[in-house]
Amino acid sequence: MNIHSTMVAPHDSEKAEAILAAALELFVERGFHGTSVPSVAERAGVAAGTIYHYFASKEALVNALYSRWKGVIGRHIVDSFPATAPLREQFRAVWMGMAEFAIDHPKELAFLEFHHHASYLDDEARAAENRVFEFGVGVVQLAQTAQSLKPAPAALLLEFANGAFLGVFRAALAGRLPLTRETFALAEPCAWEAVRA
Amino acid sequence: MNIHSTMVAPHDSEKAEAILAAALELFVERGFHGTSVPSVAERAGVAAGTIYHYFASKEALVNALYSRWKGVIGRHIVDSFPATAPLREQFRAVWMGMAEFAIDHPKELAFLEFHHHASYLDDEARAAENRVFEFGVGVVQLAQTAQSLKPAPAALLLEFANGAFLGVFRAALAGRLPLTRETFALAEPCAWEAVRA
Amino acid sequence: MNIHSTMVAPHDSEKAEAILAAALELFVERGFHGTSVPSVAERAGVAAGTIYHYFASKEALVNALYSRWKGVIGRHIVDSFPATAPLREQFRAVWMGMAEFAIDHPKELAFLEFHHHASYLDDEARAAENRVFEFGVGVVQLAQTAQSLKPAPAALLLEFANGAFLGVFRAALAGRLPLTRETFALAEPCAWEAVRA
Amino acid sequence: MNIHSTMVAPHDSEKAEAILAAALELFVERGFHGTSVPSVAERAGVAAGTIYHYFASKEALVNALYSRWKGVIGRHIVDSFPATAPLREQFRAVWMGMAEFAIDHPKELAFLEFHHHASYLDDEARAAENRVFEFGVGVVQLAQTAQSLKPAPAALLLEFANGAFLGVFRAALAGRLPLTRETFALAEPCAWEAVRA
DNA sequence: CATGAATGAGTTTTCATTCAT
DNA sequence: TATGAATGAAAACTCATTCAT
Repeated sequence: MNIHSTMVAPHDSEKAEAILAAALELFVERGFHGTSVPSVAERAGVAAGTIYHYFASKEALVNALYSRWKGVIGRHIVDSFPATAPLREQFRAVWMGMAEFAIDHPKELAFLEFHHHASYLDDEARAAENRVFEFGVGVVQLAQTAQSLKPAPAALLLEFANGAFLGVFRAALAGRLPLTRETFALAEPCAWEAVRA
Repeated sequence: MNIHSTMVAPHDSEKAEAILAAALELFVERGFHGTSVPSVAERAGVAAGTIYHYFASKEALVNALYSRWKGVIGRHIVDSFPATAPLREQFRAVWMGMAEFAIDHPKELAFLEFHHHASYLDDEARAAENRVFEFGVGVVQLAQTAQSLKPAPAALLLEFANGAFLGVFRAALAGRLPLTRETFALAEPCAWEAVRA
Repeated sequence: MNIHSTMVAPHDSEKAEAILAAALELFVERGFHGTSVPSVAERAGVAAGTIYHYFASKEALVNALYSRWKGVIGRHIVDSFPATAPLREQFRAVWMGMAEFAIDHPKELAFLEFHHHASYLDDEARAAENRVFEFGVGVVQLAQTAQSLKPAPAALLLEFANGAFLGVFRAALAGRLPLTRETFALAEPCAWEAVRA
Repeated sequence: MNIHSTMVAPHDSEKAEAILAAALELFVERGFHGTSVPSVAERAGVAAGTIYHYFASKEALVNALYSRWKGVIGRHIVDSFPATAPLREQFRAVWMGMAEFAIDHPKELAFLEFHHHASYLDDEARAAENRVFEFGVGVVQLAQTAQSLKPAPAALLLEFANGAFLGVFRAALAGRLPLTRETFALAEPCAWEAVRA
């Protein structure tokens, strides 16, 4: 359940990591087009040209970030899924697993959400996206077969719950709710009641 | 309940309207920083300079759009709120009122969501934002006093339900769900169960 | 025979002409890759951005220059060709026509020669190139049929004479020969003896 | 007459030779300013930094190439000059000596021609240039004294013949003529007739 | 000797904005 | 009111050169 156990292998170079970290922050703060490469370089403490040693372009940089963190969160959820536990427990595990990630990596989660749909994402980044979604749909459909969840379309329940989670998360990011385990723990029963049969 | 009854007074000029419409589309497609003023001019069928007759700057343009549509959706919700109906009915009315807006004005709603937090929004735009939120908190707190809703923080319930709605909406925009009244009608009981006591 | 009678229609704008003139000079002085767009702007007396009003890119600029002047010189030669005169007279006319162009437009001719083979030339520019060459080959072959010229391959005679002309021209440009009508008039009988039967 | 007998002393290091060879090719293909140092390094199979162990700068590299090959071709012509043969034979020897060089070292000759006039050539490179020219002028003037050549300025005849040779060579490089001994042998009588009295 | 990461000035190009017409 | 040519600052990106290893 500890996010660090599912950490992606760090890039070989410290500079590359500094660039990735700086870019992540700035992309969240100002968006992709609103972030200049020199501003990333400055925050990373490297020269502008150095960024092009590690990333072919600004697009390559945002895609590297997206693929990396989508992979991390995806593995985190899948790994922490208690396959043999009862559905109620599974639901709580997934919800609180996401909560853990949100609390430990709020910028990373915000980044993933802001760039969800962006035209500059490449196929690999989109694939990472879809893998997580497919996993969710599978689980929901299984539970529906057992009549444990509402008989609405699986995608609807999934998007609903995911949206609810992100709604709470975004409010927490904006300071309208505390970004704590308790906040998500309070929201979890709401989510469960929303989808249960 | 008809969205057009709450339509904002149109700008005097047809050109200004064309500019606003073109800008809205492009801001949704490419974001604020990804949209150039000349591209707005081209889509609006006017010269680039003309935009500056109606709007002081690109920022003024995005703020005009934001304030206008945040006002429209806010008034739509408040106007269609059945103040004397039972809570269950009120909830449905608000949810389906938002659904109506989402279906009739998907680009406008997407625009509002994408620019929610943006640094280039001015105080007036942010105020429109807050007015809707305050209204919601008030209603929720009233209902909680009557023990009709879960005793969680009012903001939490509000953000949860709003997030769930937007989750469904975004999935519909992306084509993963049909953008229809039925989709939202199916999600509405989920949302109610999530927040009811 | 006056080069100005075959002048290409000038671009509508004075600025565009200033840009073309400045670019021509700099491309001759420093080559395509050695010439920066700001340096062209400075010599033309316009802002750097203005260049992109008239030309889509630096490549488009060099191609516009190439097509224009290749067309001018091609038309100049073809127009001044005395189709009914005896061959000896035709040869002199072509040679001295080129000499006239070289003297009146040394920079333009140097530009054309320097960029002859360049990878950044587009199809239109290359087509202008070939049209002149085809015309020459046709004339040579006709003369060979009449046994007035040496029986070597037509292309060989053409490239030989053209090379000789350019050799004299380049020496004149470099100051090793005077860039005058007399210089070319002295070289003309040499060229004729080289190719005559 | 064998070009290899007049080969310049090779640079001590194999790497330096690889760098020179790679640079020569790239300078011919893309020009000096169009060729990046990293691209030279890549084609030479060395690291970019290694180039700076052998050459102080990109300019030093192009000058080393120019001086080397201008020296080689100069010595080749002078060495193969049959000082006691009749003029007709001397002319043929020089022409076909150049032809031999052109066929054996087309890239090297093209390189020398493309960079003839370039601003980044240093004095030594220019001196090598002039030595060959002076030799030619001397020979021509001697022959003119004997009334064996036309009484035009010596430089004119020299530039004419050199230009003609290069015209044929460039056409051969571009594939418009075969790059063979026969091509140059066919052109030789033309050149002789051009300059003879 | 050799490497290649790192630099930062310089390149081409875009674009928000102004202003003469 | 409307235009679009013109601007120049800033963007993404390249590259000659240096230097620690």
